[in-house]
Amino acid sequence: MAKAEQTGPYKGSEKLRPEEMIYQEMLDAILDRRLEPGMKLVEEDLAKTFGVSRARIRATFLQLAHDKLINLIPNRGAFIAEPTINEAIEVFSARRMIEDGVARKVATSMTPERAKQIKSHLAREHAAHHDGDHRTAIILSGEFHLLLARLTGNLVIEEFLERLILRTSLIIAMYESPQPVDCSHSEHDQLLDALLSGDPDVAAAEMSRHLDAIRDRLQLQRPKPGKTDFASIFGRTPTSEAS
Amino acid sequence: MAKAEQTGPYKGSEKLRPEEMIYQEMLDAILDRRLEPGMKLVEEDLAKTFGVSRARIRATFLQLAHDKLINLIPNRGAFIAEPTINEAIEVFSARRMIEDGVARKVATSMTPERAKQIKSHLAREHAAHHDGDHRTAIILSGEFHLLLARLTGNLVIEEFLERLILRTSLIIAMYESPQPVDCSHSEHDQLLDALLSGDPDVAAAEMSRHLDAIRDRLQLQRPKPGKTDFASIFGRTPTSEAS
DNA sequence: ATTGTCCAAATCGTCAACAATTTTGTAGAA
DNA sequence: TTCTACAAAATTGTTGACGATTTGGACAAT
Repeated sequence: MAKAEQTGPYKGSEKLRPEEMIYQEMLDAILDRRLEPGMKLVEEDLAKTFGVSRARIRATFLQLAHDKLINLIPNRGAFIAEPTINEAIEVFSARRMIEDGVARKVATSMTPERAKQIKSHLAREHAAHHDGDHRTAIILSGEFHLLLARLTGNLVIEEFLERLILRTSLIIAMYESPQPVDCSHSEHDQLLDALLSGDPDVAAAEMSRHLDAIRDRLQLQRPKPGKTDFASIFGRTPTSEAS
Repeated sequence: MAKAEQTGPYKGSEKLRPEEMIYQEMLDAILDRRLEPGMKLVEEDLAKTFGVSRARIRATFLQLAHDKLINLIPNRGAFIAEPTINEAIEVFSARRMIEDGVARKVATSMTPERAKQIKSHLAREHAAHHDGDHRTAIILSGEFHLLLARLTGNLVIEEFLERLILRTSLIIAMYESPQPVDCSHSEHDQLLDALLSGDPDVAAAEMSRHLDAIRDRLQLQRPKPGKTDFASIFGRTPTSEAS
């Protein structure tokens, strides 16, 4: 996941700690859609799965909750987050706000080396799409945006965007339309053209269009009903108060 | 701290949990400069101070570390973060990227009600400055930016900016120039004018100028040495290799 | 058939004790 | 004196157990 290069949150430790590994594994599982919104995460099961103590899992939960990727409900446990429609809209809005800036910076600081990097990534996207490997295609699609963020050289932005992309993954899982028309790979091509033009306004406009397109392909009117999802039907949380 | 209105991360819980309270108290202490970069945070001391168990403190540390407000070093403990020069530059760059967008949105969605809100805040800033209450002035200065973010109605952006402002507080603590020329209150006035103009480009430009001004008032060449900060004094890390 | 109550199982929340590690202090030899 | 080695203290890391809460099912009443 191209994570080996950057320094972790624990200065002074060079080898990956199991704590970080579990966190990363769960992030990957969310991107992969192996963990779907609403799923219950039982502490002891995960502890046994990863061969660590419950306390470790608990610590991981705190991190994930901080990223709003899971919900921690007191005495009930941890559940993969189920972003509301409002939340989804805000995430896309936030992404546009940030990625417009990213596109601007990348467009104005383009080099042959960087163009090559982007093209190489797009090739992988096309390959996955051609092979019908839908899962890999989705992941690569997210990593495309992350790659652009990385090219700005701003780690703060990169990390924030990474979390937003993860939340986007959950949003798509919840609100994707029945027939997934995944045409984002061609949109990424257009985006590359815009970036190569060198015009920041063009690049930003194309980025906005792309993100809006993703959002508009979703069904942000009603959530796909989960198992027994009265909560979403009535638009209130299961333990909501009267009046 | 205007936190009562918004929902916490724990859906279904209405009363503030001690866990959240401790977290908030530490954030306030960081903004307040009562916790300075490099300070060691001993688990048991804090546990006794807040009257909770060590485990609770430990959980709080994880959250703070995730926000990069403290450093967790294995077997060594928790230390208030000491942002590097590079980190500082990236934080300001990220803030500009985001707050440009904020300024644009606020400028184009201005109402008399909102203008009144902003003016009311500026009045408090001026009052604090007039009273020589430097501590409150700094806090209000940060909250000004947070207020603008809140006016965009995007909670995602608001929360992210809140963390960046906290990091900015640490950055200022580390790199502020000896004679603190705090003229940001007048800059906020200019910012208000720009916002009231209704022109997004004018607003964004003014915001950029303001953030750059804050950054340029710092001494981002060398950090001011902290309490027991021999590393920065001698320009090498404590565990530096010879040769 | 539905509702309501109770009980058992599962799960989470908390704590205190113990182990591991680092830091500090001390003594002894060159 | 200066360095090294070793021991003591302080601090963090981990575990396991226990209490509290929720969940699910059985069962009786309507």
